[in-house]
Amino acid sequence: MQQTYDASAVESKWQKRWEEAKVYEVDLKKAKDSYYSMVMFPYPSGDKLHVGHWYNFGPADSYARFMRMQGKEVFAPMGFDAFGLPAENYAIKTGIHPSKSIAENTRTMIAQLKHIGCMYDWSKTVNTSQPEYYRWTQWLFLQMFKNGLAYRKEANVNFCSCCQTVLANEQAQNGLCDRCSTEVIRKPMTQWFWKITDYAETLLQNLDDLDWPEKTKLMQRNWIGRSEGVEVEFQVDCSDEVITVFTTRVDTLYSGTFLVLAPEHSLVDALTDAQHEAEVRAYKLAAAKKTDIQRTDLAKEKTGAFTGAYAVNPLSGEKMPIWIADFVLAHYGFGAVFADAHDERDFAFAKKYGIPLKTNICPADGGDADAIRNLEVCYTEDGILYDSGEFDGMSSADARKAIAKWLEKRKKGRGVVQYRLRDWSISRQRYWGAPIPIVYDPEGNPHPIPEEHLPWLLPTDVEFKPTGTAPLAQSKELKERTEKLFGKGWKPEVDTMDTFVCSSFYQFMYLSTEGVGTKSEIGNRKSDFIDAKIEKKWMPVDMYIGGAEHACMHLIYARFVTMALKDFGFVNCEEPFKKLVHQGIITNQGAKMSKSKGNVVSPDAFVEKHGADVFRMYLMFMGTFTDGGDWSDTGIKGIDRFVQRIWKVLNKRVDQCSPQVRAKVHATVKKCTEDIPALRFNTAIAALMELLNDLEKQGGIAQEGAEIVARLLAPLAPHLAEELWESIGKKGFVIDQPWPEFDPALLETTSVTVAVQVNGKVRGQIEVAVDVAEAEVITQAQEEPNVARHLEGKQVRKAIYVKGRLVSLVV
RNA sequence: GUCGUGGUGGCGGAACUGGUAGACGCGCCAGCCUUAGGAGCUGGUGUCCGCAAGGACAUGAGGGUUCGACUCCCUCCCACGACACCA
Repeated sequence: MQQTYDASAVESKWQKRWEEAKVYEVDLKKAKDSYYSMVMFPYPSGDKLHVGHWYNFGPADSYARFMRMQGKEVFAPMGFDAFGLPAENYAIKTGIHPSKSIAENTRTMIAQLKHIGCMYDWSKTVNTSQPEYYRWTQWLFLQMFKNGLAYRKEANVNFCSCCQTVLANEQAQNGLCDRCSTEVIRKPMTQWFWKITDYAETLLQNLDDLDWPEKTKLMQRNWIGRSEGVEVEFQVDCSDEVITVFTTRVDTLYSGTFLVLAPEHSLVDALTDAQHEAEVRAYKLAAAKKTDIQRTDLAKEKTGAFTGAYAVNPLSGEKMPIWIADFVLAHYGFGAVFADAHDERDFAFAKKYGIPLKTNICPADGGDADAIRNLEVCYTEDGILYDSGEFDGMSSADARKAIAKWLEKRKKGRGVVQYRLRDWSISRQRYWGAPIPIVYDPEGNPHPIPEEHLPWLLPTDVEFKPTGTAPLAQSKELKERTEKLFGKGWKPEVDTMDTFVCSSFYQFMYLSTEGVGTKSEIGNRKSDFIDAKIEKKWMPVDMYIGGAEHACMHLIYARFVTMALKDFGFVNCEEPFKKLVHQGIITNQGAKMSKSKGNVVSPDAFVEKHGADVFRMYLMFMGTFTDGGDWSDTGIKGIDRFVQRIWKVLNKRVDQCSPQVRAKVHATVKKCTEDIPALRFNTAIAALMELLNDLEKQGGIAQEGAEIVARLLAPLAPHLAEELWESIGKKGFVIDQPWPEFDPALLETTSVTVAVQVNGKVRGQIEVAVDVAEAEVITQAQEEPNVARHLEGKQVRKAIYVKGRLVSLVV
């Protein structure tokens, strides 16, 4: 045995042995007690693995290792979310092809990941940018298309007229292009959408049964944004046109005095009269220049323009002027609202433009009825109706039902449910993504590319310089390929898919893959999308750990795609992730680590100095896993010492542990057994440290105890535990050993220390047997010298005994 | 603005369904060992008073419920995070 523990030598030794013995490879077909553990796969960027990765992957691996020692056959795959913007921007800057930079980054990242010592099954890795993978991204598109869930429509994109390119929201912050600072405009483009809204209700309902953080569920509920209301039809005055509006407050319809349409509303041009044409056109143009961020800036004053047209209020029969304003969003509801004095926004807008207002609701207790009636204040709450014909005196809630019924009877409206959730725009006018498997006939009609032509390869003869058209449009090869296969005049779709599509089904790809991403031959994977038996056995994912930033986008898309695949008959599960946990964020001096701030902490130096086990354990020991924390390197020493000391003491044998130490060993087993599955790694490690202190006082540990402690360490410090297991003379891998069990009998004590309080203050402690009667304990408590002093000359009015804890005396 | 989360020693953080606040670690202090130590070992360490025994005060601030509150309730302050005109 060496005197000191040489982390770096030990770690490479065991990493090599694990790999040679294929310890972490899982036979997906044969496995019986399956446990599927996933982390959110990383993007292979040129920067090295950072602290955030370690903070996600290390603890997640400790959890997976614990599950394995519980007897589960744990499948823990790792892959790469390799398509996306950074590689493309890097290519624009350097001329290096994304496939080349991504391949290189992936290679270095795999090497780095292996140093963490996680139990990844590298035989089943995925890389979304490989044809073997994106063939299935394209297949998924075809299924969506076939089942009517993929359609085309015009939608706005952020566009920079200087760079001649479409921008992602993150590239267009505060309305300026992040490359050239030109003002970003909204440009309409025809794009592919997936009908996620068909699943809005299921996405919402299923949340109740998921073992997910309540916070995340709440965010998804808000994102889906279900609201019940009424769709009301307004006849345009002197015209056949009808404007449909959605409202949750149909009880205020009587006071509705004007309509507001989104500038993009399809009827705007038809409604606008000659007199207002110039103003409306100017307003529409101005609105188009604004990004959503600017349009939805609450601080900015509301603006609008009058069209000159009027509609009729179906309830009151009054004429309502029709306005346009950019605070009304084209993509929510019907892109139109009716406005009244019971809404702050409408109220302010009407006052600004001198539009008449009316009220019809006051608080149930009368409240400030006059001020409301005189339009001095804006009352937005529910209340009692007045000036509302047959609905007078009704409560808002009753009126909503009654008015809905009234409208329905006259075919002027109906009760409906609206969602905030919008269909998923999956088109990207970019190069580095999965090509959309669609071709257009000479008339411009879209046709799906037959499955036998998949993967529909991403062409390579493309310049990356932005030209205003989608990069794939420049490819001669793609054009020729299309004409050769489909005929003269046929054109390929030139958009690629959103990278969120790639990551929406990777939970299935890990299960249906042998080495995708490690082999580079195209189309070597001829099997079905997934083997039904394997899917049934492994899905849904038992534990999914990743950042909270994906609470809405990725985690909703993956749920939607899983639901759709179930309805198409390819999978059995409806939900992809049974249990979800978000790790906290590691900040540096209180700020999120980012390249631009220059405060990124690299793990490399620490790992080199102390080893992966120490670094992993330190991250876990820093605080609560789900809370994250602020980085500081001062405490890592403590974990380093812990590793050295535990190495020493576990290699020092005593014939027999004292009863106290034996009890402590078993108490530590209990604590770790409870804390690790609950992801409370910090307290599990603290318990092991307490035990270590006792062991050192004893001067060593008995063989039996050493075998227990080595196994307790296996999830937390995998390399150290293997080395210990070997050095105490055990065969095989410690990770293949069953998790130790504790003997509850050893944890029972015969006597306990009980605190004695007098008027709520601790005045002394007494030792009592566990099963002693209450009266006896109270008598003993009063006899304790210091307690007696405080009781002197006073009458005990009340005495409370909390078993095994304390006695509370009131005088 | 709305919603959410959280404020505990010099620092990171513990604390079961209300039951001895400060586990564990860092740092600091003293001692041992050493040619030396940014190594190791032993002990101490919330603040204040006291030689000590002991006592007073302490979980962002203020109030309340209780024999007893970091924990429950009310008001306020601060920090962080998410969403952002949703009709």
